[in-house]
Amino acid sequence: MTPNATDSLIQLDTSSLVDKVEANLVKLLVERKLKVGDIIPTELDLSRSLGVSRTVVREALLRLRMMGLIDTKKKKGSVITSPDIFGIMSKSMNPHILDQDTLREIFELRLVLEIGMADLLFQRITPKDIEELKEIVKSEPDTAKDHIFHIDHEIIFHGKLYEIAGNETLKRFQKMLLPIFDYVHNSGLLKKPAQIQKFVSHKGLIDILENGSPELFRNGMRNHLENHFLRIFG
Amino acid sequence: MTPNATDSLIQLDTSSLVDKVEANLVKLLVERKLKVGDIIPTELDLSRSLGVSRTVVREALLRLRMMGLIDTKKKKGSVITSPDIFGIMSKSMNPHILDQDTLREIFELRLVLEIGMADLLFQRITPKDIEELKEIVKSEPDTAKDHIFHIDHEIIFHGKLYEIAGNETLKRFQKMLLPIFDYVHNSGLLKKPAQIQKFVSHKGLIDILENGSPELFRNGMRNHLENHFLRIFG
DNA sequence: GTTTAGCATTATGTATAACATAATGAGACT
DNA sequence: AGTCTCATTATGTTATACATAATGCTAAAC
Repeated sequence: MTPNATDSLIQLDTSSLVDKVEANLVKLLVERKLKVGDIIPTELDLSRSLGVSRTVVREALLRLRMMGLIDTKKKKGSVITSPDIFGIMSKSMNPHILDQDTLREIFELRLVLEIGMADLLFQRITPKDIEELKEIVKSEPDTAKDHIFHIDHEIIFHGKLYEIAGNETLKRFQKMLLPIFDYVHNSGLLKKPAQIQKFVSHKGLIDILENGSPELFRNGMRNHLENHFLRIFG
Repeated sequence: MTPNATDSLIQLDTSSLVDKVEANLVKLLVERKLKVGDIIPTELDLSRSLGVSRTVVREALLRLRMMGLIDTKKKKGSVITSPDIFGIMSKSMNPHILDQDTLREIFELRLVLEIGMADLLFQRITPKDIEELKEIVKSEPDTAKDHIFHIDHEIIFHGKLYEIAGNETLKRFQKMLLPIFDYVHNSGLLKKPAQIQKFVSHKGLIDILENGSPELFRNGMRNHLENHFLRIFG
């Protein structure tokens, strides 16, 4: 690179006041090691001690609230909460707003999760879970016969799997992804039409969970999802 | 259930004005099918046509901005943008703020992703990618010898894999998860100490990518990550 | 004629003041 | 002790004014 006239210019601070206050507040939370349930000063107090208007403080607090860092109640002020990282995200998870590429990618993401969580499943599944899964499939129609793709049963069955996996974050993530998945599934977004053949059934997956291994389950689930993969890869 | 006095009560609307305005704006975006780049009315216009104060409109717009739905520039007003669903999330992805359970779950989540993305990898990998992967491992120290866990090399290698997977959403997700993963890895959060043994090496994974199958890769990757799984399951 | 400097315009950013509203808790009353 | 009432308090909302920065027009300069 050749030196030029801009080399010695420093990056100047274009951040707004609200940005600074927001950063300040987050820093405050981290440094003071404030726990969940602790309350933070009132808007007016913050406004005074930071030397900015209440308007600015409010906007900064609003951001923290959207991040799920605080929960603000009337009169009581704002209290620290454990951030719900997906709660925020789910607000912008509107299929009508996301662009097509992102939609397709989210479709893929769900498939990735289902296959990858085998080890969590096997580590945490209980005999009671197996029984519940069997109950779920018992009420399913015979898909091998009528060849209809039942998204409802898919959701119930797979939702239970996420529950068994014992990872709340994963479960919430899934819960957010499913509507998108359904939307993409039903929209004309994927070129290939949906197949109606199921290679490994829900019953088959339960069998593996009961007697198999994570390794077997991954392959089983991959096979179970074959229809969806075909629509992506063709 | 026995009928009681609350049965006939309707759920009353506790949402704030800002909530309503926000919902209104989102609905506007969806119904009008506004594309990326379109501009929306000014704060004052919205304020007038919605019959609320500019403050309320501002707070609602701020929320949309945080969701990544709009980008607001001075003078020009707000323009629609394609929401970056993970960009928003990364703001609250501060290891110091997330509680321990969530941190551990995110740790798990990354492992799930790595194993589950095998099919995407095989579908989209090119000979050039293979070469680049080989270049990456070439500069790695011999982990079999000095038995040291090199998180830096892990990041480079696995980051490349996500790139190959050809899913931007997944890649961004991963990019957000990695610092958390690293943090959890180094913190005393996981009871079990880190092993320093690697069962399937990066070289081994490349071999599979070159000559194997998604099935083989899943198992290989699972084995490669054995150290981390051991720390979770023990 | 093109460029550039300057200025008016405009929409967002910030500040201030006032009032509305709802939750809280203290004190009075039974 | 219980509960009813009311003052208090902190957030929710409105209104207004000014600051600031981006935009585009206009006119001077070449």
